[in-house]
Amino acid sequence: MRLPTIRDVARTAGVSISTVSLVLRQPQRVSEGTRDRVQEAIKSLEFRPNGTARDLRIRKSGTVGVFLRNLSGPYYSELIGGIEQVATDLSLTPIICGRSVDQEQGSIRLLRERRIDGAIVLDFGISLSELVQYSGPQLPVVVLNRSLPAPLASAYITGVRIDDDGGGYLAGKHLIEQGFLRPAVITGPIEAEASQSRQRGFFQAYAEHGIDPTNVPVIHSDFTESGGAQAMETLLNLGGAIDAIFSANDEMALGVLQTLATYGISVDQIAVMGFDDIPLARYVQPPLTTVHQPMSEVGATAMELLGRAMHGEERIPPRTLSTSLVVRASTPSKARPQ
Amino acid sequence: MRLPTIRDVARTAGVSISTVSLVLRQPQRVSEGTRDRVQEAIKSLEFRPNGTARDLRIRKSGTVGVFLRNLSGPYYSELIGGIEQVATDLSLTPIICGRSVDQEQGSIRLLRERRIDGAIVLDFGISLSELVQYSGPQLPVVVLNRSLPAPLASAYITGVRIDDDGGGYLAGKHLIEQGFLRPAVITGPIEAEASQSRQRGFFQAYAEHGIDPTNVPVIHSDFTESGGAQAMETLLNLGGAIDAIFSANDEMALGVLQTLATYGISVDQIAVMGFDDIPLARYVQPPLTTVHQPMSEVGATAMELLGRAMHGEERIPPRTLSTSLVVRASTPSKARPQ
DNA sequence: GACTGTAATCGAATCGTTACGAGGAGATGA
DNA sequence: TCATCTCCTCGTAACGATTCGATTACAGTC
Repeated sequence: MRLPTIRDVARTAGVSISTVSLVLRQPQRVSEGTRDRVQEAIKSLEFRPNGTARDLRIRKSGTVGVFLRNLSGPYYSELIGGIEQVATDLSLTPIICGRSVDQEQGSIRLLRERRIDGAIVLDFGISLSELVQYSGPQLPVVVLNRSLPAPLASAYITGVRIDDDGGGYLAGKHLIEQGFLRPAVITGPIEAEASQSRQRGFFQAYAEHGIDPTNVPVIHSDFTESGGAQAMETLLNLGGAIDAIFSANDEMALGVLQTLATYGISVDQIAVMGFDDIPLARYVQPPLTTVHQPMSEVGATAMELLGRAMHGEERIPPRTLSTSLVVRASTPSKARPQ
Repeated sequence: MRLPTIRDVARTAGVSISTVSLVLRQPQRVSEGTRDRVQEAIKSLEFRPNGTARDLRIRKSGTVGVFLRNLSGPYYSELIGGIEQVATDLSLTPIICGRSVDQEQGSIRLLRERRIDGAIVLDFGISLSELVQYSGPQLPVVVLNRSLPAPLASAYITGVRIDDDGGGYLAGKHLIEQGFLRPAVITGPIEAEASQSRQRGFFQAYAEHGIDPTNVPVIHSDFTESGGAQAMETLLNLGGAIDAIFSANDEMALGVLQTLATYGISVDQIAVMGFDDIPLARYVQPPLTTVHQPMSEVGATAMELLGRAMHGEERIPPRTLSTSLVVRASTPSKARPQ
């Protein structure tokens, strides 16, 4: 018992395969009588065209892949929302792929085997050289939150990122204005460029204010809540006199708040700043001051660039979107000026 | 300039197409010399097999679709985590599809056009009759959080759901034990079975305790935070003497807490319970008492059942997973007994 | 030396569509 | 009446892989 094919439809409608195909694609080009007969046959057989065969023939799938590191995390919801909105306008179906644990047969094979027409890649487990290899005129790629080498390695790769440097700078400036002059930094893994940039911008703000950033303690963590909590412990055990924490993302900042709470330290003693502005940031106690990333806009922009690339545009210049400061209660102004 | 095909590889290696294919699939069955030559040709041409062609021929894609209503919401992260874990073991690639705004060309076409080998469906915008139509031995479906008609409409559909009735009952019992005897309920849209069941279980607990649930005010809302806030306003304006709110999900409960806060009403006066145990529930002030759904387990179970169905097992009985109570600060015990 | 068995390789059909060029039937105009 | 033009419809060759039965080469056996 096989599913009916276009051939079966043709037979029961008493027409040729080509005519059925034409009814499927451009009904107005078929005479009314024939069209009705074919459509009836389609209905009675419950025929549904085989997408794979179609894809093979027209060398397109109408599908773009979105590659994320992990699908969890509030971080991605908005991003995907932005992508979906634009994708709908372009008549494209985005499919979200989680991390490829296994290089050989993880979701990355959708990319390698050209089962998709375009890709938006956030997962930084997929290297740029890999992407250069897989990308091409038939499969352009938009990379998120990565710096791209100045002369693009491939004419079919571009990127969208947020201004991490600028965001870090905003954070630094805010803490300085609030009177915190002895900050510490909790950053992400070394290979995460984003947190590097955030730290750089942060340091620049302090440097401009005449404070040498080389004395600022820096702990490398892993972007998770528990990682942040642990990093804060480490900082406390170090025993330096710090009055503020800049965490390279919100999740770690949550961990920091927890550790501070268990030690009975309030944000008047040690202020806390995050980065990302995840939904939770508004809800924790105290609400977290942070740097807002326009994730939805990032998604929409990425999809827009991808759409253009899929229409043949080459060497599209990368975009950088700017961040904004969101002041909440975790960075209260220091009462007595020094 | 076309991408190289298996034919090109065959030509440069001086062998037949079949041999190249054999090298690709079962290298050990090809003599060493030939194998080396072919592999070298593959490398030099940067040949990558076309997945679509392969799919067409072997009538499989190694891909399962996961259909969610919207990708946002903390709710789904864990679910997807559970699915991915099991999928990896089964050598399957899950792809996540957002809501199909447009029936004709949204992500649902992956289902209709059989571009996937199986589906896990949460999006309740996809009707059961549609699923019955699309499902089959080559494309089984697992439905999440829906009640299925007793004799399954299709041998290739099964389901995983949580015990909403039981969860509602747990909530009711807890509120009763804490001394809240005048509750109100904020529930979801009528078509959402889950919230109906939760309400039913909740009522049962009160009925067993001798309180007639028909007097309990019920407001239908939309599962969103703002919807919950508004529903709470409505309840307050109604002016009845209520001492507790049972919200059919956590997000609405957050809205309830907000409204109560703006009116200066504490949870000692009106207690609040949610349902789902989203990550945020732990962080709001006061932390929200709620009913925990084992989402990760739901995902893993769904994927497990789907895997079995894809191996040919028919009429797999649906599963129901149980919930558990998570007591936090939003339902303090009523000090003075009546 | 003829026969059998095995391993390596190949040719051709097939999966289910799309799309191009050609053919046939009427209609139109000279 | 014949040539020309439309409008429908059809046959057939792709698309790029897999797969099965056939063929060849060569070693081993009696």
